[in-house]
Amino acid sequence: MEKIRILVVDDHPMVIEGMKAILQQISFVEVAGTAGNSFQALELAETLQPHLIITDINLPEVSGIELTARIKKNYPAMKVIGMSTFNDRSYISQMIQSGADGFLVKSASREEIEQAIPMVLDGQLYLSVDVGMNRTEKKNLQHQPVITRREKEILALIADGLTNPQIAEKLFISLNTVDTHRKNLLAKFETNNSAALIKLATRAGLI
Amino acid sequence: MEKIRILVVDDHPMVIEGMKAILQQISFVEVAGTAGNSFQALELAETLQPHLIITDINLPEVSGIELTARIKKNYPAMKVIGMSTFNDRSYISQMIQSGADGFLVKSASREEIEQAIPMVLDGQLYLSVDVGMNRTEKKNLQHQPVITRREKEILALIADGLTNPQIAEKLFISLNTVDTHRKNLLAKFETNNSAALIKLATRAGLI
DNA sequence: TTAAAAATCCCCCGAAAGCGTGATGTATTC
DNA sequence: GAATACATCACGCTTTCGGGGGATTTTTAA
Repeated sequence: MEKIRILVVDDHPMVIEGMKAILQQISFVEVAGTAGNSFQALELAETLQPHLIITDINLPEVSGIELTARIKKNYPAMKVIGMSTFNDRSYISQMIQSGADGFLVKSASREEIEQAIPMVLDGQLYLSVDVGMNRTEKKNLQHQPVITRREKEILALIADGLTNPQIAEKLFISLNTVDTHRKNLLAKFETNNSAALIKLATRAGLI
Repeated sequence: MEKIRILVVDDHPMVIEGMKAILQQISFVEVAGTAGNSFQALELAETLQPHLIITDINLPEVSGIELTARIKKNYPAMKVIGMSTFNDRSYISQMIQSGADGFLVKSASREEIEQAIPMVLDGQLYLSVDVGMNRTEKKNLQHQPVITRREKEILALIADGLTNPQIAEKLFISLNTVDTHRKNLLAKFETNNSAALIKLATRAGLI
């Protein structure tokens, strides 16, 4: 069986080396290449066509979140696992929003990484054990709707207590448009009023 | 000037001893007594009438949160500082809800404790530096409204997306009553719609 | 036992939210 | 050049919310 080809992205050489060392201990994977920034990563993704990309979230200039979004747009089949020193929920949420398939803390063990890779390749969402979420929470993350920029903007204004007319005035758009966006938000979160919407969105780290 | 008399409450003897040792290094305070549980603490609060109580949050049987609430009810002038290993926001919020005047992580230094005591005695809210909140957040905590049990219950249902009629049915009470509670919540949080209410309440750790 | 706090209930009314359905312009991507 | 996703706008209709009152009954604490 073909080995899983992985591209590792991180701006710290030490992390790259560490990850390489760990991956080399896993029989069914192969480090296809490494990159120190998002531009390099995008190039290598093109030329190497790896099965999986493991990338730091905090990259200079173009963040790992942005990188993930671009990767997913260009190569939807390619899997992406985000990595960070902190298990910050909002980071995780943002990664999921961008289409990431998993999240690892940098302190993750070889065993954990070995477990994460097949899961992600299989289409499941992997979250580092350190993240400390129960299954329900993880499921919620998986079913977390992806919202557009405009929707996010309006979501924040709703959370601030603005009414539709007020939002319309503030954004120089029609009341009807605001209403449509609000409706789309309610539909995406499968709720039927703003109170529940704000609760879910807050929990998802979107506010 | 009279020394500040302090009652220390914790179920771990080691913590008691450690806190005592630290407090003894501070010139303007005096350890009036120590307690290993809430019952003992309440008795000593009565007999010793300390100016300040420093209590663990995680006490067996009756928690530090509950203890704080009772102390504040019986002796509103007595100050209470909560203590915990973790700087968990929801714990802090609950302590504030119960009327606590400050919060310390157990890893707090002598300097920090020395700073916290006069502040709290002065009527200010002290939060351990480790809590990592900016001033705005701390202010919000101070102005966090205290809500009743019933209000909290209804708040949760609103956050779940239930409408007033649905809540009324669920709790076997009149629609008007639910409406009144909702209005009181809106008034307490100084908002004018449920979306903002849920945002603030979530941020306050009430949901 | 008595006063205060919490929970309960009631009504009116206008504004906002929520639901359905459809349509157009415009980037961006394939 | 076609398809897709996004943002924009429209309208009618029903329900719910939010603001303004006021009132009574439990519970709880002093």
